[in-house]
Amino acid sequence: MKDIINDIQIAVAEAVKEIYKTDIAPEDFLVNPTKKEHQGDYTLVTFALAKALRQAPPKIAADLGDYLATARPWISDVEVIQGFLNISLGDDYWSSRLGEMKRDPNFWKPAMPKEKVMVEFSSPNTNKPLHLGHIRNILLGWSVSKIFEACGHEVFKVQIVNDRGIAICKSMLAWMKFGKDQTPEQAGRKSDHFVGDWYVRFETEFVKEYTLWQSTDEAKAIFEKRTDRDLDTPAFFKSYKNKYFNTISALGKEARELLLKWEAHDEETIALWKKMNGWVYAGFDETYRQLGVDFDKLYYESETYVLGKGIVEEGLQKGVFYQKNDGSVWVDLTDDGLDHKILLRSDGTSVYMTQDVGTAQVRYDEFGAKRMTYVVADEQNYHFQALFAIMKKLGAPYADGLHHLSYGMVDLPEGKMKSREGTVVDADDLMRTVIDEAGEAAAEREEVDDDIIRMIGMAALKFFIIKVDPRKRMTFDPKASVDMHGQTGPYIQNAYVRIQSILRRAESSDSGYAGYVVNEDEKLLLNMLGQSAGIIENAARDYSPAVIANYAFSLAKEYHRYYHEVQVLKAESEAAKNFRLQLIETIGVVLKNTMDLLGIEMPDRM
RNA sequence: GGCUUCGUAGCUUAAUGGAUAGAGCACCUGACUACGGAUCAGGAGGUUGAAGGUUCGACUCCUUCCGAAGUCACCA
Repeated sequence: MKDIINDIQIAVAEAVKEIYKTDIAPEDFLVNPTKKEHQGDYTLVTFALAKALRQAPPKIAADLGDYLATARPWISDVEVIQGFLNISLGDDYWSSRLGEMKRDPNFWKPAMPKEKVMVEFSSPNTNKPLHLGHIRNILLGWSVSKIFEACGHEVFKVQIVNDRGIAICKSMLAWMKFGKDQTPEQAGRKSDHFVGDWYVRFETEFVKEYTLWQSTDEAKAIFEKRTDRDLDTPAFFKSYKNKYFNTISALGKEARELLLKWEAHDEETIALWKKMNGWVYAGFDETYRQLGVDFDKLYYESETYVLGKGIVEEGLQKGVFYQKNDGSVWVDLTDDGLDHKILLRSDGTSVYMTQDVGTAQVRYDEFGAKRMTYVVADEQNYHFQALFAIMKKLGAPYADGLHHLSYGMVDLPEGKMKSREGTVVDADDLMRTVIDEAGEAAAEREEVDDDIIRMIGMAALKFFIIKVDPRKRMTFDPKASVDMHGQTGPYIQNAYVRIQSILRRAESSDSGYAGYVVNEDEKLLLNMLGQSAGIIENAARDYSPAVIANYAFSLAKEYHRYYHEVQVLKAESEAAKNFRLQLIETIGVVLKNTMDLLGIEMPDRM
């Protein structure tokens, strides 16, 4: 179904051809909904046409207005204000729009050429449970996937799990030393949190060890030899911590030895590693289930970290990369405004970039998606710029389809959220909190079942996060996130619930609404419903679910207003009642479908 | 220092280069014998960080500056 603006644009283009004998494309000029303070439904902005037609904008508006008002029966009235042509549409046109939406169940979404699209999101580490930052990531990734699906694409949702390295070894070591073969069940702890607890325990023990060491003669000697004389004792030991871990620490040594054993495929170590990661995955699955998301394929760094070496060798042969005397392999990205980037260390081992190059290729081989979106925080902007530049240099057929959906950090009101500062907001805790809050709000009303309370709480949380433009850093206000009034998920759910409540009470009637004169509020609503497909297209183009969140909110707001303005079941005529029932049902369809793109469920009652 | 992103009401934010910058929260007034008040109507609150420039028209584009964040590892 074409939207109204498109209809008008075509009519205008035809009028231009008729009057000025000039060809102009319908999308080369602007048609907007008319501002409330002016007469009319849609406004043609004629300034863009002025150059091509070599006429003054008001003249163009007048000419086109005269022509359209007589030649197009569905245009009932026109008015010229300076360079703006305000166009009013006839009643028949408006009510026929509603019928078209009824007939086409897909009217709300765009029809685009099908493409294969891959979206990578979440991508956690296995040593800690998911937190607020992951939630933003996951909601964005999930929503973008749903949006692409709505556009008609075939979407593959993947995540890459960082399951290797020193971090998980710390958890393993702490568990071996202090865990006494305990299991999550015995500890009564969600299994990913259980593993995270051992990571924290390791850090605690390490800090204890480090603090004790600081009063030894060895430490004092090192402090005296410091190069930066400005550092006082606490500042020096803060900066020395990493060095201490890698050189002197007994715990550090044990952890590094464990990593070496893992790399040597030591049987016992691998078994423990599998056991602990298994606990983590079971915990993650539960969190994902509560968030309402899933994946088509998981990649593990323990498998992918060896990838890419072959491609780098090839690139070296082709002269895309170069080798330094020490044997390390580099790429020169200065043409792209970047620096030189290393791809293979002098000992021949791979770096992060090598792995990403390899993983991209493997995924392309597996899925054949020429578009891949990486949902990763903006601290990695530079990395992805470099990665995409490298893929282009290598001539990968999918290089132009690579996209980094970069999003800003989530701040807490107190300051930056970092796990080491202990202000991390745990994903499971957060979800529990918002659902509890929804339960309390519901208790003041009437009893509602747990599933609906869950939907309401999750809607509050998800909408709060997703309504913000991904690029922007956002401040997470715990109090505002559980708010159910105003610009929130529950507000939109409430609009839907009101619609369903009316529809439940309505007796079916087939008498139709022929001859019904659509009022201004209804025109506005029909207009908004017609925009749905275009909005989704924009959201896909900009990789921005926030666009849809804002649209759904506006539509719900307009509906709430309408609800107070008119009676549906006790409408002034049978035609009015039928028209309005049809209208609000359609609003309900669009609300439910657009909110689904954000991963938000719509209850029938609340 | 180079590069990237962001700066809009007290707070959180919206606005393909189009008409008088639109909302929500908080604050103040009103509207329930209800198609569900998790709602609605109204009030107050803005030099869109600053200054130039381009344009018929700039929150939007360009330049310079100010402020915030990130990044510029043989870390991931």
